[in-house]
Amino acid sequence: MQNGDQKLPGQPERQASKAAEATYKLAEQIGYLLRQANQRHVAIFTSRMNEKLTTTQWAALVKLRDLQPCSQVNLGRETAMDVATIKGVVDRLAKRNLIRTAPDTTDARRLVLTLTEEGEAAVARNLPVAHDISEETLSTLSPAERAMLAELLRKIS
Amino acid sequence: MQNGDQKLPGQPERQASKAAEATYKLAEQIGYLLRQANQRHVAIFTSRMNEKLTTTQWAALVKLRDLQPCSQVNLGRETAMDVATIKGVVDRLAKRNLIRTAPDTTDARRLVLTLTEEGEAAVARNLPVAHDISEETLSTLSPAERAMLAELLRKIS
DNA sequence: CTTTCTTGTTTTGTGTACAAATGATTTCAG
DNA sequence: CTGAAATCATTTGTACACAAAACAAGAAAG
Repeated sequence: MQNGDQKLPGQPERQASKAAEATYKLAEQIGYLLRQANQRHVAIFTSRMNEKLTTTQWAALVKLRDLQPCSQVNLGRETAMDVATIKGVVDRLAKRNLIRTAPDTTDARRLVLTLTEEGEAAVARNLPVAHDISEETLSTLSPAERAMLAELLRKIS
Repeated sequence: MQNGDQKLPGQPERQASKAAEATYKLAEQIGYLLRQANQRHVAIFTSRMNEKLTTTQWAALVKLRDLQPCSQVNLGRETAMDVATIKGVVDRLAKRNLIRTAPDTTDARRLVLTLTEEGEAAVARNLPVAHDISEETLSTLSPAERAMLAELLRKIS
């Protein structure tokens, strides 16, 4: 019930506080803008990607095509996924026979991942779709704006 | 990148995908860039926000301060959260006594939300922190770049 | 007034996302 | 060679995120 917030009398207000309170608008915050933009992209992705693939599943498949054979943790690193997250993604893709998992013969810790035939086909089949999804997400921007957005996002990552 | 979309059934593989296959790099896709940038922001938020508040919980609290009294669904709309998502967020905030919920006397469907004293205090106390978090997220950008990024994100939302 | 439409809430189910802890294995330093 | 450190995988727990369905209550139309 109590807030440990009381200030000593006579002590000056926190300098940043007043200004921040006056200016802080949720809809202008970078976190909110990022979340909104991402939401729209995911919505486009979901409605366009015919097979039931999520953005992260697609990322894992595409990246694995380049890296295979590849350990689970390494695929996670390359797709910016936590170990627990990549495990779930891999498990679901393996259950759908898009990915094959096998123990590494030289390093017993590792789980070696490869695309199945079906997985390779799914990637090849959906590359044009994925391209169109990126295109639609950026459809309101000029080529120069697209390049600028990509650069700015990279700069804050 | 042109995929002249003639999808005749029985055609084995789309040949238009050749160009896309050659160009498609995961790390350059807008979805991946958005996800990465958002991840970094959330990491900054989590490490800086002393009280255990998430980005969405913070969004709900800040927005509710402006809108209260306000129905659950409306708060969800204003913070870009799904009905199921906002319910979870509100439930957790109510359990922590930051939000008060009460049935609407004039519309029995509605759940009226208000901030508790503690909730008001938490918002006031953390506004400077939230400001600093946005600042740190954008710290690698010039003022012009920040404005540009915000505008571009809004344009694709 | 009653049928229909709309709105607000809740629940279920699936899928990220990440912190933290555990255990197994490999590598490395002394 | 051996103990310490690093790496890989798994598990647990919490918290979004959203589709879809179910239900109650208000509003609109006839």
